[in-house]
Amino acid sequence: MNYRAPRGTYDILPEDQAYWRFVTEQTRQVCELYGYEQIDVPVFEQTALFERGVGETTDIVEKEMYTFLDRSDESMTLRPEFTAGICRAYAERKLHGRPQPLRLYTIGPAFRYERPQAGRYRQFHQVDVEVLGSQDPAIDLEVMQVAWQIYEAVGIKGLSFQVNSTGCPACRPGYIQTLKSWYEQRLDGICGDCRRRYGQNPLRLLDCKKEACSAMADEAPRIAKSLCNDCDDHFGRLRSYLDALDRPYEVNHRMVRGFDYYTKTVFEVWAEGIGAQNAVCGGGRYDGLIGMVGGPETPAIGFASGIERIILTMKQEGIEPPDTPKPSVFVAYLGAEAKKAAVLLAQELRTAGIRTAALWEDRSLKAQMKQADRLGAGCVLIIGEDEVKDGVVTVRRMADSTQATVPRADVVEAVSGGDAP
RNA sequence: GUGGGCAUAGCUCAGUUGGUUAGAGCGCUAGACUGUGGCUCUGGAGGUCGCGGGUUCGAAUCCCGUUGCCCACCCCA
Repeated sequence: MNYRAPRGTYDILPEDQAYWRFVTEQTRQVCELYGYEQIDVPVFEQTALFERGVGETTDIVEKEMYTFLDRSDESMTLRPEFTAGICRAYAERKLHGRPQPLRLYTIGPAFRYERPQAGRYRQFHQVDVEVLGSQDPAIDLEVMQVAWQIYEAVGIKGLSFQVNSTGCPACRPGYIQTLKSWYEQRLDGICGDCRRRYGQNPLRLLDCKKEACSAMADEAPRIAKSLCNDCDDHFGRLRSYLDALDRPYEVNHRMVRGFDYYTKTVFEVWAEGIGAQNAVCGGGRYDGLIGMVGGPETPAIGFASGIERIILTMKQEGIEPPDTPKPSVFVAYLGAEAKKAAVLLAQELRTAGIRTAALWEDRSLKAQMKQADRLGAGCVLIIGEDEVKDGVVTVRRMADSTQATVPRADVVEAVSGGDAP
C-alpha cells in the first residue's frame, strides 16, 4: 500500500452515495422552496480575505488554514468556511445591485487543518445558506426555518435548537468587561484552560465543559442584560417570532461562536449521540462583515451545516436514504456470435434510455446471472446461440423467476416500462 | 499541539503459559445435468501477522522505537 488518503480525508464510496445524494437533493429542494438561489464560489481565495473575514486571532486563522504560495508567490488559502467568499462575491460582483435581500445557498467542501475525530475531518462538506441585505429579525427567523426544514426533509428528529444574541460592537465590549471583572475574583475556581481563556477569549469561559467551570458560568453575568437597545429589541422580536412558531428552541445564554464577525443573533443545532462534535449547524448574523471585505455596509445572516454530521445523525437515528438507481436490465450472452448480438442490443437499450448493465467477460451464464442479481437488475436478457438462430431474446424477470421468449425486434419495447413482460 | 485505545486475509475477528505448514465466518472465484441468480454442498485464490530493531534455540505472541487509524482535549460543521 504505497499511497493513502491524507489524514482527515476519506473516500465517499458507492455504498455511501445514497446518503449524499439524498441530503444534497433535499437541501436544494428546501432552499428553493424558500426562494434561495444557488451560488458557487472558489474553493480557494486570497489568504487575506479569510484573515480579515474570519478574524486574525481565531484558531482557524492562527493554526487551521491550508495556506500556500501559488506559482506567482501569492498567498492562497483553501476556504475554511463559506461566508467570507460569498461576501467577497457580493462586493466584487455588485450583487447589492440586485433585488435585496439576496438569498443564497451553496454546497461544497471546506478545509481545516485539525486533528480528526468523530464527525470532524480536514476536508469536510457543508451546506451554507446566507441572506444578504436585511437586518429584520424576521429574516433571522426565516434562515433558521430553512435549517429546521432541511433536517425535517432528511428525517432527523432529535435535534436541539440553541439561540443567543452575541451583541454588536456597541455593546459587546462592555459585556466582555463585565464578564472579566466578575471572573477576576474567581480565577482560582476555574480550570487552566479557562484561565487562558480569561486572557485571550473571555466569552469562551461560558462554554467550558468542565463541571466546576460550567457551574460557575451558569452564575456569570448574562449578555442579555448588557445588550444595547438595538440588539435587545432585535433579539426580543426574534424570540417573539420563534415563540409564535411551533418549533422547540432554547435560549442559551452561554452559547459562543468561533468567528469574530458575528453580531446579534447566533444559533446552533445540536445532535445527540454523534460524538463530542455534536453541532450539526452553526450560524448567525454578521452585519459588519461585508463592509469589512470592501463592500457597502450590508447586514447579513447565514449558517453552515456539516453534511458529514447530518449523515452521522441519520445513521444514528436509523434513517435510510432512497436507493441509488439500479440497472433495469442485464444483458447476458453465451458464445461469440451471441456476444456481438448482445453488444448491439445493449447499445439499443441505452439509446432508448433503459439502464443496462452487462459483464462482457465471457463467463458462465450462472456467473452472469449472479452478477445481475447482485446489481439488482430488474430482468436479464439472455442471448445464446439458439436465440441468435431464432431471432429472439429470452427475458427473465428476476423478482419472480418467470421468463419468456420475445422476438428480437420487440425486446426494447417489451422492457421499456421498466418491467419485464 | 496534548492525552488515551487499537493495528492478524477484501471485511468482522480467533490465535491458548512464546513452539514447527497462522485459522474461522462473510465476501470473491470455480464446480455440483453440457445455457439460468437468491438457499445448500464441495474445491480454489488471497496474509511481508502495520513497519524497524531487540530478547530467545524459536516471536503474531515478550521489550523498545516508529508510523497509521480511532476516540477525546483545544476549537469547530
